[in-house]
Amino acid sequence: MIKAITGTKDIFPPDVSKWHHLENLVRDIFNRFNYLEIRTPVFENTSLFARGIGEETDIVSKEMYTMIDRGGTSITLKPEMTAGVVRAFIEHSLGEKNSLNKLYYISPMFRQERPQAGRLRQFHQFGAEALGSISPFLDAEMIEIAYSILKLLGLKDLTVKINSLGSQQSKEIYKNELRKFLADKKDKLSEESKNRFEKNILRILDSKAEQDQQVLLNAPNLLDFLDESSLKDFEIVKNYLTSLNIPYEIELKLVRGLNYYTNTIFEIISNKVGSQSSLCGGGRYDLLVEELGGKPTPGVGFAAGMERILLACENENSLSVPQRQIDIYIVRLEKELTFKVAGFASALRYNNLTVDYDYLERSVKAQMREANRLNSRFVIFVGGEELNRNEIILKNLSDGSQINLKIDDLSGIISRVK
RNA sequence: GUGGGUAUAGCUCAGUUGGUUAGAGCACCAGGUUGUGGCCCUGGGUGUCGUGGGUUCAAAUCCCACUACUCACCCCA
Repeated sequence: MIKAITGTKDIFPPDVSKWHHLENLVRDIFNRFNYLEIRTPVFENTSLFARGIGEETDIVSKEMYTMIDRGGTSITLKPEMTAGVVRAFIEHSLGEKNSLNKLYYISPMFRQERPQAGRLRQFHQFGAEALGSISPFLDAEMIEIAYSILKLLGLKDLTVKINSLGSQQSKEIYKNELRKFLADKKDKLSEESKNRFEKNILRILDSKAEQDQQVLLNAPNLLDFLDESSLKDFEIVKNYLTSLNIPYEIELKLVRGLNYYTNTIFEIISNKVGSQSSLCGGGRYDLLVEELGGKPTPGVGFAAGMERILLACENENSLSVPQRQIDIYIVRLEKELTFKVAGFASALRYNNLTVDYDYLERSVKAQMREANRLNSRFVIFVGGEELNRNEIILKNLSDGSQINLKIDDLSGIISRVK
């Protein structure tokens, strides 16, 4: 048997409605904040991600689906969206058309990691990128949007964590201080953190290993290195969140895996989804556009993991999906009437009714059982004496009542069903 | 990439110290008097016991390998 690729999932009818619900909510909220949708290709030149995300990050160095196409080009399935959006922004000079571009997306992403609860190789994210302004109000707005969506899904057990990495310069100064601080304690760090010391020293801060946290006890504090404008912006973000009644925690050890972040970074965590608890993460990236060859343009964005969000909804039992109904199931009383029934169904469908009938030549009893299983509101019987008089029987399945109507009296049928 | 756990029907699972033809509930199909559902009753098993080896008179059951799934590390949404 051919099976789905490891880490990919099929999504079937009853569950798809949860996805629709989430997607509709996402579109609705982004629309209210006046973000417009952008769609970019699922694959890009590998070099885009290498430059945009950072060669030394795990995503780029060991998790990308990279292949050589028949023309010899190295292409990669997108592991995240920001690089693609920024590429499109630069390529099509969006900055020239609008001084501020507020964009959102809903899209599959691909990373070849070992699957786990809340972690798949093909997964889906929604998210946003605002390109063209340094305003910290946009930073806060990102958190507000993500938080609103999660709240409107009925999620309760959420924690918003924020931090500021400062400007590129202060970030570099801090990294040097941290390197100095850790230099003589290196052998006390976990194996992973020894590695991080060379590759991505900030990530030692959020290590889960107890021994690492012991070593870090008197480590220099990131916030002490922020310059004045970073501090001021961080204050605005905090004050704005407070004014919106969005609870947050300042998490001094929050750093993020992607290299391009500066100043505000944030994450929203659910305590209900196992170890992959981060539902949403993002931050400001004022240097990325220039890094990828565009005019210097500040940006801020976030991405949210849709599988994780739905998992949290599942675990908090916060999404109630209404049972599907159809309007009419047509029961054929004699087998040779299928042509008549099909045409009748078609006429009703053109009038915006959801209509189905039997394609398996089953008995009347079996057809009735099917109508019941489909949760049909009405049944129409076609055939017999009534048909000789050009009539059908319309039966209301909820109370069992039924009346005869002329077969060409569509408006009579429709008014009773609607 | 590293660890732990699991694998029997479409689903959830039972299957004793190895012993006839591998089971239950749900789901599914048919029927319960001409053409009417849900509830009920009757009948129907729909299976490569994950795969491949090994031990044995005999393996779903014991051993080995592999694969898949799953949880955690890692990573991140």
